[in-house]
Amino acid sequence: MVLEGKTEARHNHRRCVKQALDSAHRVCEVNGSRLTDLRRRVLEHVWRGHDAVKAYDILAGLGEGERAAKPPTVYRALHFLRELGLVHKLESLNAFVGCSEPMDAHEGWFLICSLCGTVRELRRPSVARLVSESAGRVGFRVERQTIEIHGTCSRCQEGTG
Amino acid sequence: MVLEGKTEARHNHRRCVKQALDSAHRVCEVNGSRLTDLRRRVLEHVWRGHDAVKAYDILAGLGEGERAAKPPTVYRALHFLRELGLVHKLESLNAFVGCSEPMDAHEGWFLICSLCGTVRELRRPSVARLVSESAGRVGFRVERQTIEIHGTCSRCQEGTG
DNA sequence: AGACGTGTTGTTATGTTATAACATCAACAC
DNA sequence: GTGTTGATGTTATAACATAACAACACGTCT
Repeated sequence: MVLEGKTEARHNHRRCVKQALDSAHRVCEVNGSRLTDLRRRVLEHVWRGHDAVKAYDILAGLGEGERAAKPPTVYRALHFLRELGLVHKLESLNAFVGCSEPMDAHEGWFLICSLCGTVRELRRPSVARLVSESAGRVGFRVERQTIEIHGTCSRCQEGTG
Repeated sequence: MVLEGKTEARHNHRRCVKQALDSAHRVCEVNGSRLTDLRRRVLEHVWRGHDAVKAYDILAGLGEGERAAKPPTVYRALHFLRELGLVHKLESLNAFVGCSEPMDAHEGWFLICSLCGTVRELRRPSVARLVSESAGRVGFRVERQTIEIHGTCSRCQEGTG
């Protein structure tokens, strides 16, 4: 979705990846979980850019031909990473995106650009709060929120104008 | 998910179905679209209750053995119904639910009970507005919102207490 | 070292969700 | 009744995901 070049154009993405991996190491340490080689590689694939990544793309990235990985391998690693908050699933895309701030528990929500595919996670709590409030008004107790907003990011709007 | 009996216990569901079909006829008339026999049957299956319905369950409901329907049949009908706002897709469930007020264009959002499966659509515009506002603050232009809240509905909370 | 337990990964098979592409059919207009 | 259009049927396959069991790696206890 996002061209590598596009993503690279405005920032040094290697820093994003490094930060993500550092976070991952820290989170695992705290939780007593193991960031194995496989899991790290999957996380790196998720962080290939700022767009959402398909499970089967990760799969393809893990090895080819004889030594190709099988789906459960990827889905297990993604499951592990999601549990630790290192990766989120975007339900409306059947795809996965890295979380830049896995440490603070949060009800994240997502802005997804239809043009370049870039996903931006927002943590503005007012939305989560308003949702919980509105739900509460009809007696509903909220456990999990899936909020995914599709539209056009600022950069792509510039291009169009 | 929802037992038929459970749904029936507190209201006459036939009224809901009738209202949905009436709406559908009206919407189609307005749009110059045809509510064919197939489409009507699919819509009826979607309205078998107030929980979300899987495409392949509808498929199974349409016929068995020799004359079994094939997937495209159902997905096409669902596509048609969604375009008219008669049916919504719940991305977090890969399932479909009928819309009780298809006439007024709206950014609906959904409360999904994890226990009984009942889906309730809310149209409180404050949430949609706040989301658009928050998005706008980072230069993002909203086109489509997917807001699906999982939790426990009031009736199921009573049962638990 | 060897035996054990636990968690991770590999492997096979299959289940579930969804669409592409083309054939046929039904309804209407002329 | 012929042509046009939209709806449905049919075949095949793509895309997404998990169950179940086998093998392996690693720590630990003796």
